Amino acid sequence: MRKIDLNNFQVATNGTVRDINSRIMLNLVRKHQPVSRADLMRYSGLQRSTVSAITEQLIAERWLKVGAVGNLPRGRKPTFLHLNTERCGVIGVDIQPATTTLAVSSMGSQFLAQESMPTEKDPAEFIARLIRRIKDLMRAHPQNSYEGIGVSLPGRKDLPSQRLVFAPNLGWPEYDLKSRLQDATGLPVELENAANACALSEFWFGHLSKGVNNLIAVTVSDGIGTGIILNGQLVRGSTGVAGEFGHVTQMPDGPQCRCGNSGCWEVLASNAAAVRYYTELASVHKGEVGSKSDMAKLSFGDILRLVEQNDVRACKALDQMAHHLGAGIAMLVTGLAPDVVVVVGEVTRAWDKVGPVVAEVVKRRAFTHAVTRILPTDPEAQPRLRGAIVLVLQKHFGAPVIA
Amino acid sequence: MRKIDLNNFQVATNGTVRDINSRIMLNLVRKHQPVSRADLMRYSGLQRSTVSAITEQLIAERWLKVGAVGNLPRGRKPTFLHLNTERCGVIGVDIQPATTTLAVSSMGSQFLAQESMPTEKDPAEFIARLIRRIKDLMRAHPQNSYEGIGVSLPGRKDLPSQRLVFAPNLGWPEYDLKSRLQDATGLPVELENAANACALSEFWFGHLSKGVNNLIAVTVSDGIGTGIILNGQLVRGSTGVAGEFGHVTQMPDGPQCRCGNSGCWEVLASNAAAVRYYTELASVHKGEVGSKSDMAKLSFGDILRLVEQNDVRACKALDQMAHHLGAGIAMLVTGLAPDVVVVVGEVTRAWDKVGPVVAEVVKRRAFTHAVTRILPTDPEAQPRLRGAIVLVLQKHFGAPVIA
DNA sequence: AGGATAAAGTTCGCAGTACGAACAAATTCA
DNA sequence: TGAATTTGTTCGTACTGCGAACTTTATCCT
Repeated sequence: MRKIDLNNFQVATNGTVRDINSRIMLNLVRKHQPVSRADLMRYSGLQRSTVSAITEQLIAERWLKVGAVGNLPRGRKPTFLHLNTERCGVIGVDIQPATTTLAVSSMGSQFLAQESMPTEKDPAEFIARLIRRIKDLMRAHPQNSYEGIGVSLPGRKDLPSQRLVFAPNLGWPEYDLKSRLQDATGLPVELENAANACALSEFWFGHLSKGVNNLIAVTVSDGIGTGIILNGQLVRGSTGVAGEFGHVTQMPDGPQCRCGNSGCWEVLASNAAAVRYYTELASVHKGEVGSKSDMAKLSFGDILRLVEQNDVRACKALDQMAHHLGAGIAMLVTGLAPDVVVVVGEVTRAWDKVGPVVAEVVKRRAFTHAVTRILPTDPEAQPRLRGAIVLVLQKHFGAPVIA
Repeated sequence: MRKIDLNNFQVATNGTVRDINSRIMLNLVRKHQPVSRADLMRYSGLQRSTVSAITEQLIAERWLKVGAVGNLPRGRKPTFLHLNTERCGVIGVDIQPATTTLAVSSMGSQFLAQESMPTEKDPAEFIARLIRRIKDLMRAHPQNSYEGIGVSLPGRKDLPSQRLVFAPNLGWPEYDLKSRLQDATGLPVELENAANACALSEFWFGHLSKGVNNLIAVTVSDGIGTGIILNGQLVRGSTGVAGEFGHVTQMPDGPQCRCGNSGCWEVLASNAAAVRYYTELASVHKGEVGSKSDMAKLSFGDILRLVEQNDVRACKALDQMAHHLGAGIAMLVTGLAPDVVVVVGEVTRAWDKVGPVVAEVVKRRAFTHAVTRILPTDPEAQPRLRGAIVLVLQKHFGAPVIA
């Protein structure tokens, strides 16, 4: 039960009732389509007449469309309803330190087109180029309307001002990306941290079992990010910066982290950590110092390749990384008892090796009565990009803001 | 924005609108009382006529009562409205390992009576006694109605079954406390973990500044518990067991914890930890082994007394405890970016010494852009007991469950 | 004194909504 | 051909908030 925030509440009007019920209807169609009005009546518990009225309105607004006629053993045949995926398009943008990917998606979140471009060091120049690409994409894929632009960022936005305030990997200063994009395209723009986007993507599109309301996404790359969904909604914290569990101290006298502290989770369990473990193991083994410079060029992808070839040192390094990954996830499981933890990143490619280690460490270290599933994501699913699209679709499919 | 949970949703009816608006009204009166209908119109943004209709209904239902007539420089004088605190009573129960406190509260959460009784090892026998005490209290303080019984527990309840499943400090087995109390008294019963109760108490009654929607309560006694409120509501996790941050590993090869792991936050920062630090410091200093048995009798209260007398070793022990308390709070601040962290427990009595250390550690270790305030609670406020009462009042003052 | 002004609170018709019963439509089966 | 069954629509009712007009109760100014 939520406390009503008297500094920011919304009274109900007559229209509120329809708003609530038509969103429920939209979600029921999304889940069960193709579906008849009679079934919607049964799923929702609303009256037949009410379902008719709501669907009529949604069809008029082009959210739904009528489809084929179904078959039943007896009685009048039902007419099926579907989401009208052609109703509108959504632009998703996934900004990463090196590459930016942008995509046009239909309302049903099918990608219609997708392309990439290099991310630049100068935000102003980059945004100008991005805007041109977005406009070209929209021209190339004309839709009845575009609902908005969702952007996944390797950084943080300030909640009240919506400005990008922290993006160390991009090297950008504080920048008002949102207004810039909005003014140039005339579309509503939603920014979100990449880990949060991944969490949203899995929460809305993941093949999860029934009744998942608490989900944490752990993104593993050169750093570690966490996107936290509790009670069915994203946790953004006081100024939108919640989710920096990657910088929680796990080993007080561990290696130095770029954040200034030592022994952060991300310094122990990120891709960079695996590379470091490999380097350490190699130099110890060879007893050489000169070899270190060769190692400097190693990437995490190289480690994974070596693991595939059953390289002992690479396997050991990956094992160490997996151990620390598990330790951090144990913290999340102990503290927040989510239904699901999804792991995002290249590391999932070696999940047959990493998964068991993580599971074992979590089982041993997590103190909980909950049964949390730990799942790797399918890298093909492009969680950041899909999450960016959820940012826009959420406005129509999410629960209305009440009281 | 919340995703609609299709496994557990609620459609809106005409009555939903009134439900939403009258709860808003109730909260506005609670905040601004005494307040006129005209002011409520301005606070809420509803029409004058709507405010009149809603207040009329709330007065008829005895939630509100009309009070004195106000004064204005011009025009008709307003009639003030108040919460009708005599409308109903609430029973709050705070079960702790040694002592159980129970209280009768008015709707305005004023304690009308309060008494204590020993907590027993056998739950069945204890509950029988508790029920007698509750019935006596209700007889001694007749109210128009009793709205329910809220119970704060040093343990965990399973969310689906609502059974008490984990209470190591009580030594009780799994037990269906809720049904037992409910059947005996005929009143609705709400159970909640003690740390969660503290969080609720501070969230609803604390003297916080505007717009706090994310709050974490850290209870420090022989263990450490955390009650987490994010997005304005309690985080219970998948089966109601969220909040065990006390058992997150902070020092992988630290002292053994009763949970089976080593170096848990609570084994480093609880009252018991301070006693252990003192004992260690003392034995190192004296170089004696025999003194340890004397030390075994020391309580945390003794440490606090010694600190007041500026005992060097006690101060050092408390300082160590404060350091670790800060480290754990830094984890919470980094990961969840709450607006406020409230600390509950005897340790707040020495907050002039502990607070600065905690603040320093959090400042140094927490990686965040949020400004989280760390506040000690007033022990006089009886947060567990007040939180138990919130459990019942919440049902009427909380936001309605929609979609 | 008496009218103008101002503010609080009430009344009433309207529009939007869900409900629920009755009805129309479409189909199968005996 | 008609009964049974299921889908979908129509229509009157009740509830709700809106908004304008109205009543009530004050003070201020002429």
